Amino acid sequence: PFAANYPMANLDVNLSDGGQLEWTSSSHSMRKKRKPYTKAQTLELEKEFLYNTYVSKQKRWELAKYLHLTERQVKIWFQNRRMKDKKQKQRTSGDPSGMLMQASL
Amino acid sequence: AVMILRSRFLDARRKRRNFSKQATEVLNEYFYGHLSNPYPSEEAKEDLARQCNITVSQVSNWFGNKRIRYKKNMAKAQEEASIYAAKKNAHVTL
DNA sequence: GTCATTTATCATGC
DNA sequence: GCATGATAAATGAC
Repeated sequence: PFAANYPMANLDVNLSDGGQLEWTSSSHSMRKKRKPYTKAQTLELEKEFLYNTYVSKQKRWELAKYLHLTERQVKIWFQNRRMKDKKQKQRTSGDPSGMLMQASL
Repeated sequence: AVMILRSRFLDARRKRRNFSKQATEVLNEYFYGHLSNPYPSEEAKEDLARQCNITVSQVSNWFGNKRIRYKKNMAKAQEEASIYAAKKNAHVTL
């Protein structure tokens, strides 16, 4: 699944002046800037994640209100958190201590 | 619940080590060799990971960082592009 | 919902 | 002091 329909994917090479590169950028203008959450916010989200890796609509609303986040942000946080969990478990399974560092330097 | 607090200490994450020169070479050759579409398939990622002796996640991280930083600083990137382009052409010529 | 990304930020290497 | 690899928000395809 390597798609050519990602924003930065239409990156075109324009060899005019000894390798000038140009952008036929196609889309999005206003993407929300990434803003790190506070420790307090992350802590509460983590606590809730211990109970449920999936959050109900009701709980999502409560968390959003309490943490001054949007419901969308809460939803996405749990999605990303589940992905993080999965990645960590995959890594731990093949390497218990996490000390597999082969030096090929 | 306790482990969250020590997240800034023995956090298992960011223990960064630079890749080997050879690994970076392989990755750059692929990147500039596929500059029109620098999105390696899963198979290609596994292949690169094996060649570079790193994980596929690390390959994904490298390409993610490379793409964004490439377009953020094209001036310098062009030099690199020229280098690897020349390298590629040299191969074909021979 | 998952998941490959983009982007900014973080943490480290040198 | 920036370069570089990894992670944290945010988007979009499917």
